Formats: sequence, C-alpha cells, structure tokens
Amino acid sequence: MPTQKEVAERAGVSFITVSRVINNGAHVRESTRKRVEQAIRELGYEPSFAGKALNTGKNDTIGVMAPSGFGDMMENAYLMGVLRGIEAACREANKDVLISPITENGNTDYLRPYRQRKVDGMIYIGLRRMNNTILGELANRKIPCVVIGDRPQVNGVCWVDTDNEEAGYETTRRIIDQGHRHIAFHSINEDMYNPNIFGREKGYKRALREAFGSGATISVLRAGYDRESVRGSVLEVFGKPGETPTALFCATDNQVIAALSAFRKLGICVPSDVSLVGFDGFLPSFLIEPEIATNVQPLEDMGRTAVTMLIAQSEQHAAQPHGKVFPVSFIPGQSLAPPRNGQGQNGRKSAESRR
Amino acid sequence: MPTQKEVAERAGVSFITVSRVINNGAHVRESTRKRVEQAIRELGYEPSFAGKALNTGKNDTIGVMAPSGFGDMMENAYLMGVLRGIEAACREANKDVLISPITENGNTDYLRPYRQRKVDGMIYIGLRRMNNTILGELANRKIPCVVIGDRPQVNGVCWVDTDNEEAGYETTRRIIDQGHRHIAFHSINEDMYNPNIFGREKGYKRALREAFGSGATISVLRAGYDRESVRGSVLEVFGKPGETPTALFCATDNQVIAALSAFRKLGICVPSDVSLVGFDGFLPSFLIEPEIATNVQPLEDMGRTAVTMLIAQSEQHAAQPHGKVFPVSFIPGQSLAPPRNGQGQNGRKSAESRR
DNA sequence: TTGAAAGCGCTAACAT
DNA sequence: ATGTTAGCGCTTTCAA
Repeated sequence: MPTQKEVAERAGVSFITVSRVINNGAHVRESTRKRVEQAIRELGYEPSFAGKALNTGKNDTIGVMAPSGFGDMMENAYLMGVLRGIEAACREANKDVLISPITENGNTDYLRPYRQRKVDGMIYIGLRRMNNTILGELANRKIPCVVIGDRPQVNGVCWVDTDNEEAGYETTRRIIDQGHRHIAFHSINEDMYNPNIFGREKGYKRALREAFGSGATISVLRAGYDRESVRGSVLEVFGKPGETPTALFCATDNQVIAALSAFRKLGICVPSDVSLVGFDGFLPSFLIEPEIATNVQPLEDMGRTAVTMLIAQSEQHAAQPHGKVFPVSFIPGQSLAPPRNGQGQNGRKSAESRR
Repeated sequence: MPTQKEVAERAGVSFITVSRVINNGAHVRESTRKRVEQAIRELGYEPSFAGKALNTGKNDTIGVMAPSGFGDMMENAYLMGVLRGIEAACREANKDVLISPITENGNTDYLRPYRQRKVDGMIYIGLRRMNNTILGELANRKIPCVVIGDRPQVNGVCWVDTDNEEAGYETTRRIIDQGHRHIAFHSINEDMYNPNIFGREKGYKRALREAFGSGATISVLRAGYDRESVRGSVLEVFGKPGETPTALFCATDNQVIAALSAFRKLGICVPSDVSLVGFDGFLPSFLIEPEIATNVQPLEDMGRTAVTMLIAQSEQHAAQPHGKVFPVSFIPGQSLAPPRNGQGQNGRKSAESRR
C-alpha cells in the first residue's frame, strides 16, 4: 500500500507537496500538481486514514448503536430504513458508518468506539431505552450523539423523532369519523419502555375524550412484543361474549399480523366485522387483502437528519442540544370502514355460528 | 480524551510502561502495574485506535459491502440476518464493523475503506453480482475478502454459500413425492444474475428429469424482482385456460407473496387447487394461512463463518482461497399437499365460475 | 524491570 | 511555490 512518501518520490517532489495536492492544495504550481496527480493515479495511492486521524483528531466515521432484541421482520425493516438514510447521508458527507451492537447482549460497551477515537460521534436507534450509564458518559465526555425515535432529556444529546401523539390522535379521529365509537387500542405492557407506542396511546385517548367526553370507551389492550402474546390479548378481548370493539388500532404492524391471525380464528372479518388500522407502514408490501390502513414514518429522512445534526454538533463545538419532530403519514386502506350497524353496535355473528 | 502520556504522568512512570501494561505487559512489576491500572481507570483512558493502527498496520475493523436495490422486507431480512452473524462474530473477536454501501447507486467506491486502511478486510453480501473492477482490485492488492451468497472463482477470494442446487432438488422431490407431476418453478429473468436462484432452478430441473425423464414437464416462470411483474407472470401461467400446474415452487418468499395475491385474484386456493412452496424462511413470521412451506438458510451462521474465514485469511498472510457450503433446511407447511385429482390433472373450477 | 529513541503516515506551522 | 521541522498516540527496538 503506497504512502505519500512514495508518491512524492515518483513525482520528484517532497511529500508535503503531495499532502497539499490532496487537501485542496492551494499554492501548488499547475505542472507540479499534474505530476503529483499522475503519480497518485499510477500508484493507486489513497491517504491512510490513521495518519490523518492522528493529526486532525477527526476520523470521518460515525458510530451507529442499534441494540435490538428480536430480529423480526418489522424490527429489521425499521432498522434498515433508518440505516439506509444514515448511510446515504454519510456517503454524501464522506463519512463512514461503524455499526456497533445490533444484537443486544447486555454487556456491550457501546461507547468504546468513541473512546478509541474510531468515531467522531454516535447515533442511537431507540428500539430500546438508552441506559443511564451511557447517557451519563455521553454528557460527561460531551460525546456528540443523536438519538432516533426517543427524546432523552439530557444535556447535549440531540434527537430525531416522529410525532407519535399526533399520529395516534389523527388516526383515532379518522376511525371516529367513520362512525366508530367503541375503538380499542393495542399498546404494550406498561413496564416495557417504548415512548413511541406510549405516545400513540396518549393520542388515542385524547381523541376519544375529545370526541365523547366522559362517555368515551377507552379500551387498551396490552401484551409483549411477541406475536403470541398479542394474539392472546386480541383473542381475549374480541372473543368474549357481548359487545366488543368495532375497530382495533394497533400500535405496530407486528400487532396487526397477530390480530389478523386472531380474527381469523374468531371468524371475524376485516373490515365488515371490525376495522383494523396499523402503524409503521410495512404492511402494504405484503399485499394483504384487505389492504390494511396504516401509518408510515419517514425513516430514511430521519436517518439523514440525524447525520446532519451529528455533523453540525461535532463541528460547532458549542453543543446546541435540540430535537426535530417528523410527521407521520396515514396510509388509507380498505381495512378501515364504517361499522356495520352505525354507532358501534356490534352485530356480528358469534364466532361459533360462523364456523 | 486522555492519552498514554497523561496516564503515565499520573502513575509516575514513563508512557512506555503504560503501553506495556495495556498489551498484556510482560516485565512490569506488580506494584507498577497496579498503579498504572489505577490511573487508567481514574482517567477513563482507552488507547487511541489511530496511534495503534499507524504502528501495527491493523485496525481491527472489517468492512461490509452490501449493495442492494430495493430495500424491501425480504432483502432487509436477508441482510440483517447475515449482518447479525457478522456483528456477533466480530464483537467476540474484538473487531468492529464498517458498513459501506447499503443502497447501490452505481458509482460507489466499495474498496475505498480498505485503501484508506480503515478496514483489514471486507465481506461482500452477494445480493448483486460483484463487478469485475472490484474483483480485479481484490486480486491485485490481495485484499482479504469473503463473499456471502456467491462463489466468485477468483484468486484469494473466499466465499460462504448455501447449497441452492441441492435445496432446489430436495424441495422439488418433496413436491413430487406428494403426487404432483406438473410443477412450475418461479425463477427470475435470465439476464438478472442471481446464482442462488439459478442454482435452485437447476436443482428443480434435475429432480424433474430424474423422476419423469424426457416426459418431464418443465415450466419455468420468469419475472423481475418486483412483485408486480411476478404477479403478472403467475397470472399469465395460472390464468390461462386448460391444464395448469398443480404446484408452484417459488425461488423466493417475495415471489410467494406475489403469487398468493395472483391466486387470490384467480380464485385459486392453496393448497386445494395449487400447492405452494417458497424459499428463504421469512414467511412463517407472517402467520399466513395456510402456513407456507419454505426453505431457510442459516444466515447468521453464514455471517459468522465469513468473519472467521476473513480473520484467518488476513492473519495467515498465505491466502488460502476456499469456500464453505451450508445446507438449507426445509420448513414444512400446509401449503404443500397432494394434488386434488391424483396425477396432476387439474380439475379446479375456472376463475370465472368461482367469483 | 524500566526508559529513551525512532518511526508509523500524515498535517500544521514555519521557513525559504 | 515548495521544503523543513515537529508532533499527533502509539509500538518496537535497543539501552540501561
């Protein structure tokens, strides 16, 4: 692997001239520059990153922390969506991307790459909550960091997020506007930290209270992330005799899949018996029938913005902590329709009579 | 960010002693070592990667090239599966992972990270064919490289792949064993290089010829990667009057989704009208009914193995080019069943009469 | 057991 | 316009 020195020798100049040519190179005679560039091409020379980093203290690399547990399709889609944005923005800015932990194993030292000065800053993809040790070190060392999908209130940590509360509200309004009154929301267990889902839940409640006041029927289903437990909670609520919700708003598309499976088992048809709306925008690619109405987050944009913020943050040494909220777009689908009997009376046949 | 020198001052030794302590450190008095370690802890010191890299020529980072076009769910799942394996293995080996291009844009300089000595070697995830420029440079510079999902016959380039031919054969045999005789295979357009799919196609043909000799009915559907074109090819073959295949073996799970959509449109039921088998193992998580029989590749293992091979390759400077073939596992599902009327007579009602 | 000196590839500051 | 010198943080070699 050739070095500046070798290029210099070949071009018959000193190595510093080579350095000048590489770094925009003011004050180099045109003929000299030509010779140097020639030599560079002939040798296939490219500056060594380590030498440069040692001098400048920068290494043009950003680290991505993406701890995630399941590795299921939705999580993959979310991660890759954001990652594509990050990667594209980095490429345009001549940065590289170092990924650290994709799979969470509990004892990963997430910030090591920064301490080793392998990266100039880090992006955290908030599928899990960032723990306090990390947050503390970020603040202490003033490590440039942008969090995607969460809003940590810590000095110097920037974030990029979507307006989940608003999206939850808007979506619920749309369901109400179809004539539904008894609308269930599928959330997650309360002890599972997930600000995105909780935001959506908040919006759901606000919309219902606003529309129906104290007469609002709030029914929140809770389960873990795994589809089995989601399926269970749906079976329980929609399987019991008597009046059941006429619409189900799922906080994730993952839950939609589990709900569809539960509905199939119960003989419930979408949307004639129950309307169904999801969140994440991954479902359309499955060509499910009926098309499931859902919400899509601008993942790639979020990734790109995170990179921009990170670069700004590490360049202006004055850390200006701030965040950016992205809107969520609703994707219509046939799965959202008016309830069969108008105002939320549930007139579907029982599961038994259908099978 | 503290340096060795600062640690040394604090511990009252010279910086070289600190270096010794860090690198396993023989010849250091126990008490000295203690003091140094103490200082390291107090300062939160971690050796700078650049300084070390400059000396050793190694930087304990591997690059991953993963050019891909669509960013659809299946591709994401494949990529992430492999990536998880790579990342886990790297973490165990104290390496970092640098990802280069995820989205292909045609003019990416994939090997730049190596030339800049940011990485010690590279892994290529073969969703697209590696072009000759890259292959040439890999060979010229003797860049350690492992390809996943393809078998480039180039000096010094190792690979990890699955036995697609065998899997195609085995799967077709299973379909034959159910009593099917007219079995279609969904491949891709011939000008689209995809050794995995072509391998499966080869296996499919071998199984049919072996079972039925010259009387074998080989029907290969071709389309692009996008679901619309797949849907079109399925509609065409299964929508035409007269005898149509009683089973469809799709080379990817993506095609399965498109095929299901086409079947729905044609009023074809799976498996009562047509049996359906996929490839990739991503479908089970969708809780589709009926469960689709498919094949799963050991993606994580493949990623891990690629890392092991790469490390071996870059450590023993004698490049020993070789490859490793992983088996594919069949996942049974109700979508594969005997044909309705025994030996492949197609007795289903026409699409029209059903709707 | 410890330290001093040199050098890895590069850039910045200061000559010429 | 070009070159010289020093030094980034570290390891390796040689000396004490």
